[in-house]
Amino acid sequence: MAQTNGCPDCQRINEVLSRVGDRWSVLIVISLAQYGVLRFNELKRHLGISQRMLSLTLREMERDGLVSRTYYPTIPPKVEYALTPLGDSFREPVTAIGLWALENLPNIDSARARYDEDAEKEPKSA
Amino acid sequence: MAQTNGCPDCQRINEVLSRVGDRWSVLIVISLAQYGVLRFNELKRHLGISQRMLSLTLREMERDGLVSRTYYPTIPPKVEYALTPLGDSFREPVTAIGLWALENLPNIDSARARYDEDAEKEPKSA
DNA sequence: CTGCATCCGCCACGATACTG
DNA sequence: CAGTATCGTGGCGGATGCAG
Repeated sequence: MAQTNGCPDCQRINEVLSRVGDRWSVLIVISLAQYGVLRFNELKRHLGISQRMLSLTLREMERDGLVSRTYYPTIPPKVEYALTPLGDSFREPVTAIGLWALENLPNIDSARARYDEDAEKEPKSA
Repeated sequence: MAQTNGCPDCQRINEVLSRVGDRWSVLIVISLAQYGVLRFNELKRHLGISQRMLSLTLREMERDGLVSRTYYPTIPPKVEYALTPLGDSFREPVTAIGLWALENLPNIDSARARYDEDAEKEPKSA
């Protein structure tokens, strides 16, 4: 285990991140923010996520009060998911991350290419 | 793999998140943002992370151009890590998430408690 | 002190099949 | 369509040992 943790903030941030910081939660928030309301399979297709993870993630998010679940007991069942106010407030920082990600992917890629090239050229010598 | 992913944005965001979205990267960014420059063991102690993960994460982050590594070939070796401009730009959205997290942890907790209580009361009946 | 390599447990996640 | 249950695997992440 890891201890000697001298940074309580890190612990708490870590805690929250392990709750809502996973990639699927983030993508679900983004999707719902874009479309407002989505059905189970719409989300599934949109995100390219397995049913299992989608189901689990949605339940956790519902539990955490980030999304609302509306079940229509029709013959072909229909369930709609949407952001709650809390989820909507989460949308803002998440969007910031998303935008940063989209903007800086090229930077990361080029930094990587550079790093790899250098590493290849200088495996030893000066 | 599984997809039929109809959302290219999700793919790209996903991609970036799998690069810099892990918990250790985030915490390292936060730490470096706070202290400016930190040595290997300082980070290790501060975060409560194993050497292995710290080493791996730092190398990845250096590769991705998020942190800079300065090696002093003194007799007791000394290595300093700091944020690059790219890493620093990442700090902003990360901080936004961090703040939101700290503010809304109580909300999530209470939402959870409510959810769990309801689920306990209605495991079956109407 | 800084770091890499190895071994290994653990669980997160995906694939599949089944129910309502 | 929406979801659960089961199983198998990859890899995350910790512990240890070694090297410069």
